[in-house]
Amino acid sequence: MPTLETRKRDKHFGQWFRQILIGAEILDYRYPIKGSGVWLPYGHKIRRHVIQLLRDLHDTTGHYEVQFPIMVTETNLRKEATHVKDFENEVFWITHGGLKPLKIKYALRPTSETAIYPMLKLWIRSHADLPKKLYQIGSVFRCETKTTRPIIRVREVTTFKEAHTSHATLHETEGQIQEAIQIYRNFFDSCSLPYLISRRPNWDKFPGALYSISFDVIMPDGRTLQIGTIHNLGQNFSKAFDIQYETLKGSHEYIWQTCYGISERGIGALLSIHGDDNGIVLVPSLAPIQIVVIPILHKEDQSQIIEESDRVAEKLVNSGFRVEIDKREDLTPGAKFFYWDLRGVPIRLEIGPKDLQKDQVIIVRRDTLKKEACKTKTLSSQLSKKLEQITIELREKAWKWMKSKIYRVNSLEEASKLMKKRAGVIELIWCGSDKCGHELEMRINASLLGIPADIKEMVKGKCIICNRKAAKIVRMAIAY
RNA sequence: GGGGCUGUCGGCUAGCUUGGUCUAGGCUAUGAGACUUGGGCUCUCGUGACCCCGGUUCAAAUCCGGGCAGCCCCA
Repeated sequence: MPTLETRKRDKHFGQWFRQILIGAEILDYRYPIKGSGVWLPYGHKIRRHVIQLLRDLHDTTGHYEVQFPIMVTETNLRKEATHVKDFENEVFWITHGGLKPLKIKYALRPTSETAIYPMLKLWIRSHADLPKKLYQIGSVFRCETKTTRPIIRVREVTTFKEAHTSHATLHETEGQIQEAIQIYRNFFDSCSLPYLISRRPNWDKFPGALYSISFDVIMPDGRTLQIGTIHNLGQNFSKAFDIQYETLKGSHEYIWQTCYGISERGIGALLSIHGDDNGIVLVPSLAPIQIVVIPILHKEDQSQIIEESDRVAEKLVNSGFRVEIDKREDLTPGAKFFYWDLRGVPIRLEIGPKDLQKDQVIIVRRDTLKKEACKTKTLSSQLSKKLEQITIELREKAWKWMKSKIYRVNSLEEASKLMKKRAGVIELIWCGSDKCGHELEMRINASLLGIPADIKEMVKGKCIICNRKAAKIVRMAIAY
C-alpha cells in the first residue's frame, strides 16, 4: 500500500478502491483491455461465496440454472426493436471466423434475452410448461463509452447472475416480481448491505420492459450504485420472439415474462461499504478466511506457542470455521496484523506466552479492532457468537450510515446544493410527469433514481417543478 | 457527448519545463542472511523500470504525431 493519505476511504474513495483491489489481492485491473480485470485467488474466493449465496437463493425458490452461449446472432439480437436500439452503441461484434468474414455477424451478448428467448419458443408448448424459472451466471459484454472503473463499470461483466421467468398471466408476473424483490432483499441482507428499492422512471427502464425496479446503494463518496434490477417484460419479448403457449381451453397466448439481474457490482459495494482506512472488512459468511491465528513468537518457547496455535486452529477447523494460521517467521506480529486487516478477515486470534500461561487466547474483531481475552475452553462457542454479532453490527452500521445520507428537500436550491456536495440521495415531491422529471434532472444536475418501492408513505404537496398537486416522492442522486 | 491530464522497477514516485551529467535516484515490495517479534523492527548483500509504433536530432525517459491504457472535470 502506498502513502497514508490515499488510504483514507472517505476522502479519496476512487484511489482507495483501486488500491484495495490490488493490495488485498482481489482484482488486478491492469489487463491490457479497457474495462477488464483479472479476479485474483483471494478475490475469486470471495466471488465464489457470493455466487454460491445467489445459487442457493435461486435454487430454493424453484429456479433452475442453465448456461447459454455467449454469442448471439445479429438476427436474434435485432428482434425486439426498443431493446436493440438501446444497446446498439455498446455491442461488441464478432465479424470473422479466421480470415473469412461471417455471413451473419455474432454479437457478444450485452444481456441474454435475445439468446434465451428463441430457445424458450422451442421449450414452451402448453400451460403445463409454465411457470418456467431459469437463471444463469456468466459474462456479458458492453462496450461502455463512459469512463470504465474496475468492478463498478466494466466492459466484460464477469459475474452476471440473470434470471428469466415465463408465466401464463400478467398477474403471475407481478407475483414473480415480488418474489424477486424478496430474493434480492435476502441476498443483500446476507451481505449486510443496505439498499434503496426504487421504480425507475419511464425513460430509464430496461429497454423492452413494462417497468423496472432497482436496488441502489449509496457508496462512501456519496454516489449511488445500482446493484440489482428487476424487470417486468410483459409480452414485449414474447411477441417479438413469438413465444406462445396453449391454454387450458386450447387457444394460444403469448407468455408473460420477467427478468432480473445482479452483477459483481454487489461485490464492489460489499468491499466499499464495510471497508475502512485499513482495508476491507468481510462479512463472515462470505469471507474466504473467517479466523486467522497469529502465534506471537518470542525467542524462547516458540515450539510451545506453535503447538498451541496448531491445536486451536485444528479445533476450530473441526468446528466448521474457515481458519488460516500465519506462521511466517520473517514478519513481526504487527506486520501480520496489517496484512490481514487489509484482507478483511473478520476475526484474528493472538496466541502468545502470556496467553499460554492463562489458558486463553486474544480475540480481535476486524470491524471494531477491539481486543478481548477468551478462555480456550469456550473459544468455539464464543467465536460463533462473535461472527454472528459482526454480521448484525455491520448490517446495522451500514443501514444507519446510508439513512443518514438521505435528505428530504423542498427547494431546488437545497437540492442542487446537496448534489453538488455529493451528499447522497435526495427525496422530493414530483408530479410524476416525464417532462418535470427531465427538468428536475437538468435543474438539479443529478439522475432520477425513481419512486420508492420500499416505503409506503402518503405524501401531500406540490410538484417542485410545475407546482401541481402531487403525491409522489422521487429519489435523486449522482449515480455511477 | 465535450474538455483536460497522465503513462518510469510488482506498487507509489524523482527526473521531463531548458534533449547530453541517467551507467535513471528514493520509498515500498521481493530473494538470501543476521537480529528481532503483543500494531508496519533493524542491518548487510542482491533483484527489478523509461507503455507501443513512427518522426525530429549527432543525441530522446525528456520534443512531435498516432495507437493503446489509465485518471479527472463538465453535459
